[in-house]
Amino acid sequence: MSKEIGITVKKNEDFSEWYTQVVIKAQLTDYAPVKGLIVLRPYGYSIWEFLKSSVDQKLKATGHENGFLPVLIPESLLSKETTHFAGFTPEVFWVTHSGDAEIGDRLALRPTSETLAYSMYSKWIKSWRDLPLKINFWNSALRAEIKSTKPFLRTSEFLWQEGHTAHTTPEEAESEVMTILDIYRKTVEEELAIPVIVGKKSEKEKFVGAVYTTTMESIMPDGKALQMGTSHFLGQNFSKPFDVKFLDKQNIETFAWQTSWGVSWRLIGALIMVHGDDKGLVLPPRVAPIQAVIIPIYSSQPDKEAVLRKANEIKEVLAKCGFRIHVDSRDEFTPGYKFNDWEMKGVPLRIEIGPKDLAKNKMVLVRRDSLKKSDLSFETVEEGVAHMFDGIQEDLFEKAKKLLSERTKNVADLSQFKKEIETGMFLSSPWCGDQKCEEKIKEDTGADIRVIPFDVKRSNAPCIVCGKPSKTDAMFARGY
RNA sequence: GGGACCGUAGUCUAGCUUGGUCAUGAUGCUAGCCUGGGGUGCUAGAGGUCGCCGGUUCAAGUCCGGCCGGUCCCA
Repeated sequence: MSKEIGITVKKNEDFSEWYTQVVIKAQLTDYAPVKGLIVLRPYGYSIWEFLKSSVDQKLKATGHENGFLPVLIPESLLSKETTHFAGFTPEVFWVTHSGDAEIGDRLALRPTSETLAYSMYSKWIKSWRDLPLKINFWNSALRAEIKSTKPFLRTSEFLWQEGHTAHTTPEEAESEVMTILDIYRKTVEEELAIPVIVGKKSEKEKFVGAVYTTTMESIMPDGKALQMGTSHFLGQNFSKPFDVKFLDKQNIETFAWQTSWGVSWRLIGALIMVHGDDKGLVLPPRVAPIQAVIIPIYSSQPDKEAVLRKANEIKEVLAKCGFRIHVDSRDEFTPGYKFNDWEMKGVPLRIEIGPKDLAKNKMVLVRRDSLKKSDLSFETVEEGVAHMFDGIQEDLFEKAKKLLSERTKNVADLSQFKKEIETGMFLSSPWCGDQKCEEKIKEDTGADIRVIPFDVKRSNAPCIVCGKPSKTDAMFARGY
């Protein structure tokens, strides 16, 4: 019938349009009245909550606490660290009035909170005994996106967490940077089933104001790289202008060593792009708001009663195991309609129960990822479904790993590089370390250095641009 | 940063070139029936400042300008 309610384009034919349709039609989000802003609908927010709780638990387990920072930052504070300010100022929203009265020191809607947090930290930190200070903030950040906005990937306001820590030594701070990156990697790989490459950003691509930035990157099915999360070593770059200092054990006044780090709802965008298919969203069981939907099938009234009773009974059994189960007992839709509807929403597992099944004492399971059908006896529901979820989670991860490895290639020759980058590849190439070569590549091909992997395999070939001896191999790609 | 396109009930859409009973159709929604293992069928009903503001005109969904919002492509 009407195709308009489903996804009308194929993922590999019109990727952008496909993405836009999926986020809207699966009811994750909708456009707000102001350009570049989106509304999270309950289904989308629910996914964010799973992500949030996964990260939050890991942060708390490693000694972090949550706090809250206000959204307004006075310009005088924001501009204290000059390179940082210069980096962010083009996309800052300013509050200039309260009522009709003009505000003297205009207020920024936070693009990120380093400056505000550290002005507070300087008050709170006096002694080495006050360190380490490790606070995380769940909030939103605002960065004006003038053009090409896209739900979850590029919006003028986004949900994220930003962590800010202060330490007595650089070693301790650098170890914190890695702890966080590892928490991020685990969350993305284990919950979202998306493999990432971890490493450092180049000088050009690092966070403005940081000493260095570590990152995790992944490749999307359209061949563009996506930055999935970053963890920065700030050194004393902020502690000096913001006067975050303490007396150490030798009674010497010392500036603190700092880190900051964040992941945003952009991860939801990655989730959609990596796992989705022509029918819509495909959610890994660990982050699916509804893990299995039970579709009762009946025609006669007695059948209906028996089937619904069984459906609810199965739901209860599974709910007791901690699974999130929904019985779709809507009477106004046919089973076929419901199948399509829940497939669009990416529910990992569908359970069909009808009169035929009751007679045989079993139910039909259909996996969202593979659409493969199988039978499951009522007696072994818990183990059967749990096993199914594990299988789906694992298969999605394996499939995504395959995508990443297919899209990754070592290239040492510039003309081959140019050819490969056109096909949407993630290329590992030798690089002399000079920013000029990095800029040249960007100019000629549109590709950035996305990440210099920690486990980089040196090709020892000459720099792909200038031909001088290379310092390292770096991963290049066009990015979001 | 450069370019192309779009905006008409919840959704998709006809009409715009050539201004004048043109607000079209479908889907969705509500009620009642029918049906139900892959987007079911019938009957009745509700639903519109044609994105906003201004201009041209006797007359604007239609022509012109500005604004707002959205999509895609390239850097």
